[in-house]
Amino acid sequence: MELLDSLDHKILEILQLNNLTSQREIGNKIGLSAPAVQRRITRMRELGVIKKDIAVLNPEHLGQLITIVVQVEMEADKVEMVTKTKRKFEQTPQVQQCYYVTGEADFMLIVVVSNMKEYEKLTHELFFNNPGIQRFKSSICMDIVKSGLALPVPK
Amino acid sequence: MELLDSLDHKILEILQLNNLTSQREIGNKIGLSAPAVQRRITRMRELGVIKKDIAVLNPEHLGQLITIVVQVEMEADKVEMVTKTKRKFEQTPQVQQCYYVTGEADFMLIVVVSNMKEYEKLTHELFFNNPGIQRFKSSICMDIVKSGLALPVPK
DNA sequence: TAAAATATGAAATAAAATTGCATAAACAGT
DNA sequence: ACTGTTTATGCAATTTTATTTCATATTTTA
Repeated sequence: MELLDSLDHKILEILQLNNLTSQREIGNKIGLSAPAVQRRITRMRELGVIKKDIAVLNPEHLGQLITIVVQVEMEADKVEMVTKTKRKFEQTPQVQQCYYVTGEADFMLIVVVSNMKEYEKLTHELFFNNPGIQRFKSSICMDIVKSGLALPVPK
Repeated sequence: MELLDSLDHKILEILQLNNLTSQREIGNKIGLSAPAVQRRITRMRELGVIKKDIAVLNPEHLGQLITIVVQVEMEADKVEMVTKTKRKFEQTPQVQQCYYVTGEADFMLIVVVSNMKEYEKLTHELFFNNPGIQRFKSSICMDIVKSGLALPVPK
């Protein structure tokens, strides 16, 4: 059984805002006992509904980090090339996020580096060294207006 | 005192991967007692170095969610307009992320909606209703190759 | 060098998570 | 409708974890 009911949804809603909320407190809010909450959470972790639990850091406290949005165009979308490129992006720690998208660009990347030298080096590794990539466009981020991973949870 | 030392960095490194790691375990890895770890974590929360603690959900388990990367161009960047627009994007729950960037586009948004109807409505609210916005380009996400918020932590 | 501020570990305490168990609710097959 | 089965629940007990206290050590400041 894979389905989530409305209580599960309420739990997810709470945890994606603050996963340090105690089971007792969650239980109070949604009308369940702490153990019941705990079993549901465990189950959702096993199902993969909850992918991970993380602390979100403030980039402003970690030196002068540079965030860059990169649009990447591939030559002709050969499936193999795309797969390989995806894997490369995945494995690169500076690539915080990678979306494979429709439209002019094929990939949208969010990249975080410590300085421009590092970015230049990275472009060689990721783009110039990849014959499948036609061009890429870098937009420097001046302000991270909003940053999160929260998803809409069914009511 | 605001500075972080190398032990703090190690703690951050661990917590941004898994913030459910126990203090004892963190202590073992970095050579501190559990209480020492706990005090450092508390301090970093107070300083805002740790912004929040969240569960990351798997979009594939929450219905057919649609992720869209949107490039937004403003008319002439009037400061007021930009500020107001930022605030609007911030407050919109479907806008998961918003970057104010250099280059052709002024904003890059990551938007998550439940269906296209919702997106159409959202474009009216966010873009057509905003006279400061010249045009916007939507790229539908076919694959979220990588998704995270981990930052490079000084060694 | 003395005084003050800061960080630490060990031990004690408090809080939270987890497990065991009996019960109730939902379900499937007859 | 009846019965056996599965599944979810709450309570109480247990275990683990987080937090506080306190004495000591280390660093900083005057």
